[in-house]
Amino acid sequence: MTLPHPNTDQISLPVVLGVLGDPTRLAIVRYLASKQGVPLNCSQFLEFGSKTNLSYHLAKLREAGVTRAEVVGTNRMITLRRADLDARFPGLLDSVIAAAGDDPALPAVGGHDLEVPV
Amino acid sequence: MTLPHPNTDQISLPVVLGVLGDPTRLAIVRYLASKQGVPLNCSQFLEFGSKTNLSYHLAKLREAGVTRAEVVGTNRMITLRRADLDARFPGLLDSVIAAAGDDPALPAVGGHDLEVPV
DNA sequence: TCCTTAGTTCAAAGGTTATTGAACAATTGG
DNA sequence: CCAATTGTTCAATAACCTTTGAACTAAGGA
Repeated sequence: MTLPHPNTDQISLPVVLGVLGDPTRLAIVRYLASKQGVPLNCSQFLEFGSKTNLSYHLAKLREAGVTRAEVVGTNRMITLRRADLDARFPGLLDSVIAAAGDDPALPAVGGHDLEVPV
Repeated sequence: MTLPHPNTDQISLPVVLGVLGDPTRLAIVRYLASKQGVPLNCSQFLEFGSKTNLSYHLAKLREAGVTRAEVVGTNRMITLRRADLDARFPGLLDSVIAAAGDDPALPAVGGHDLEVPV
């Protein structure tokens, strides 16, 4: 039971930019980046919207090729497609994340950046 | 007779990304970048859309802070706000332009890159 | 002054997006 | 099996986006 993702070479620049041009999705991406590749399930984004609404935004991100969702039981573990995006659009994701981090108008990323269980 | 532009510190990341997430506007930005800061008037973008439609897209770009439009007679001379964007979002514009340049799905930039009159 | 050129504004049409609650499916644990 | 947990799908709504042609404004040249 896998969900549909575009291949790396199918990721479209305007689509990625359009998808990132939404404050909720930008916050999700920023949060994922702050977690350094640790997979998160949908519930961990509830600060950014309702369950239904997150399902919608996470599908947009996945279909654009920005995130990957892996089905694990009843969970969908979400990660940033960092390597794929860097390969396709070098420097883009880093500059977006850096810019988002400097923007006080965007919702702050909660939690601890590196609280990774050993 | 000046047109409204946001100050550099008023430029919003989600707004800029959203505005660039449209193929026509991305093509306009790419074209401007290829002209290395030489101001262009609206007619020089006619390959990307009708006059009315360009007026719409150019207003979006200007209101987002991506371009600057200076009124010169009946013309509006358009430039990329490269320095302002670089100051606000370092590396973002460069990576977007580089990514757009590699994308064969986007309309090619016509004309000569450096045909600047002396 | 009259005409042309450059762009904007308007209204309308059609399409897409974001958000919501209710209902649904699928897995897991007791 | 039953119940709880996770997340999706659906329908509806309201807002916004893109595109168009017609009408308009403003400046410049003959």
